[in-house]
Amino acid sequence: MHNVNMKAEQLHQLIWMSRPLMQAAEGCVENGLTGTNLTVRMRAVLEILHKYGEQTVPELAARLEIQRQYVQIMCNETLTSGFIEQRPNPRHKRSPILTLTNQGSALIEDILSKEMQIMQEMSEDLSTEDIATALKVILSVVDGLKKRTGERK
Amino acid sequence: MHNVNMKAEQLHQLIWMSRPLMQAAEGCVENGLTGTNLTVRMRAVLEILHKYGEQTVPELAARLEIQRQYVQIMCNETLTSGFIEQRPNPRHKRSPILTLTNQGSALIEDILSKEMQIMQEMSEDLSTEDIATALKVILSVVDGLKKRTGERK
DNA sequence: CCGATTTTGACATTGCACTTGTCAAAATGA
DNA sequence: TCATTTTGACAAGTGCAATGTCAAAATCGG
Repeated sequence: MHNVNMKAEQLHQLIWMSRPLMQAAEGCVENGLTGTNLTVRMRAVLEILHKYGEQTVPELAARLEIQRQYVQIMCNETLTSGFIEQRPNPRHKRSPILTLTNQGSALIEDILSKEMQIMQEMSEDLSTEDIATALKVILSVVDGLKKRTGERK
Repeated sequence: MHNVNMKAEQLHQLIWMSRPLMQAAEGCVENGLTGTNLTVRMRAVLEILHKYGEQTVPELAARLEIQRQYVQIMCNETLTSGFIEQRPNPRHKRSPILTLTNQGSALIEDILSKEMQIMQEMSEDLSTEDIATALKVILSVVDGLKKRTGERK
């Protein structure tokens, strides 16, 4: 019983660290973005393109879970910066496939490798098991919270 | 070596779950706030007042790590709603101490207990140790990220 | 193949959650 | 006592979106 409350309270505390976590993460990432004319969100677009390969705006929007209209704006800006380019889409004439340019590819790889260096430094204090456990818990909590939104209470 | 990279990559993944986590958390909390005229941020003010006791606007701002001007606005709104009230501050004539009214106290206790119920449900899937580990990792990561912002890269 | 529905890009408007800047009164500290 | 800091109030601006609408194009059901 006491145990149950302790778990709940620690979970509560963990969940409310999400904002500081996010702010710290975005602040740190933003640091590595100075001089690139990229925002954190645009960097995320490049990362997805790098990780999952070329795709359309609506696909990107679905993966980022934000409105396609806003992703469209970000992508158009990134297009003018020359980090991504359009390729005709055989499956849809009006919706070109976006793909990284050589310049964009080099940029995102550079950004990611610098970020990974920081990750390695930070992971020195932590065990492999603890990191895996933390990730598992967070995934479970996000899932649980999403399921519990829109119903109950 | 391979181990090191795995750690770094899992940490990267964990960090980028912070946005979904926060959104899920705020969405869920917002659900429990319907009908109260409170925003998630105003709820946070009540929570701090409940947890740490009465204090001034600048103190609240410091704890929330947002600008005092915005906290002021939120508090003024919460004042008109009757959930908090001002008490003369012996240490500072211009800066009254904010304290929960009975109504505000009852409200935040009700909100927190409902949230705790959700926490308990979610914690059923997770062990006490895993939750504690996750919290420890997150605190360490927030700390590490903050330290690494503003320098390097 | 055809008509209805859906998808998509483009554009406009709006809202929220803040930040930044400024001022004057009051408080504090040297 | 006088310079500096703190505070509340107010004004303006910013970044990250959501929302709504339109027309062209694509897809789907029959």
